[in-house]
Amino acid sequence: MDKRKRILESALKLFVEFGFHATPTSKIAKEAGIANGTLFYFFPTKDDLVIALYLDIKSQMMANAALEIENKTTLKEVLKDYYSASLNWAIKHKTKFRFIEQFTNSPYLNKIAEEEIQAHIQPIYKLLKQGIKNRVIQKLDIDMIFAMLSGHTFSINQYIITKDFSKNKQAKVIDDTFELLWKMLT
Amino acid sequence: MDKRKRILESALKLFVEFGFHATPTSKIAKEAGIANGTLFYFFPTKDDLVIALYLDIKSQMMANAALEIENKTTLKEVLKDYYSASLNWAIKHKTKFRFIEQFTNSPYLNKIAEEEIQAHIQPIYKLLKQGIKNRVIQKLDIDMIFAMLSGHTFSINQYIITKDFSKNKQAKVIDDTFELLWKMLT
DNA sequence: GTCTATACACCGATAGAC
DNA sequence: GTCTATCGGTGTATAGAC
Repeated sequence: MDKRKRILESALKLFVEFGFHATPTSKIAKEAGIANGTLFYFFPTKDDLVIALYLDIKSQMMANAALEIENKTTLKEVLKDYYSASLNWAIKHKTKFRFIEQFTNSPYLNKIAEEEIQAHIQPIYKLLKQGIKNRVIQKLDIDMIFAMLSGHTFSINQYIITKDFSKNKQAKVIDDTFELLWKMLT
Repeated sequence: MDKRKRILESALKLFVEFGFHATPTSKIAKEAGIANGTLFYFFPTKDDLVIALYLDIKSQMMANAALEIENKTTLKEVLKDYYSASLNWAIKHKTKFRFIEQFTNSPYLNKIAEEEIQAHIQPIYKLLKQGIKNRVIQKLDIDMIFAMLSGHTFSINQYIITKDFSKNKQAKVIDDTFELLWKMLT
């Protein structure tokens, strides 16, 4: 039940394994256990499906990170929680992370409105700006700082995923790498 | 003349704009100014073309970075030259960089032998290992350090590309971000 | 809403002349 | 080596019954 959801789940799995175009809608329908035509009842075109999946996962990521920002005092604490939350989410939802990765580095990204992308990263921008103003983060171009933050997060995530660490070790790596990042930015 | 080269160039341009699968071989041939069948004389299948293009660009990247390693004294100097060389190459060859980006984050990557990938990154690994041994770089897992190095390089590159800086400003950003990276790793 | 059946466009790859 | 012509397979999307 909830066939829409089943379609999204099957599409996610197959897209990550074979890529967007190498995955026919017929296979997605089969994997979801529904008829071919039913897919087009929920998503008028294949592109609509791909984009809906992207927006769906992106909003899950945001919801996850937003929760963690509450009730923290220092900027370092807030940023660290944001960092851990992002990494832990990605570790827990590897396939979703891989999809975002693939989507972001494909021409599909151009089909998403710029504002849509901006909305997702705005909370961190605010945090960083505040940090610069309070002289705890280095006075550098905000986009540059953001680039370093996201680049770091992204690559550490890939590092953790490939290594298959224990939960404890994972937590330690997240701690250690955050300290390194913090050292660089302050 | 050299139709093989023309095919690779046209493929590069179209792949980056539309993606691998959304680019038919017929369009590549048309863009290259050759007949449809001629493409398959040089590349038996479309996959062969994609992979040949990847290997071609990768070897260009390696040749570029290798030149810069010679005749340097300290590790910091060597690493900085490697860093600058990589970034300057990517800035100069945006389309090629975008292709590598797209390819690396696609299921195509699985079609490349692991050794092939390893060969490309080995020189940096050697450098980093030496740095750890000599106690100039922090004693951390080498893969973790490599992840931070490449993640940093990658994201700073995207930052520079989106900004459209002057040559001078570009050089300054490269300098500054390397110092930050160095600060983090040592 | 969901299914089956199918239209029809398109693309990768081949055949064969030159 | 390079071209033209074309085939066979496949994939998106629709039509229409239930």
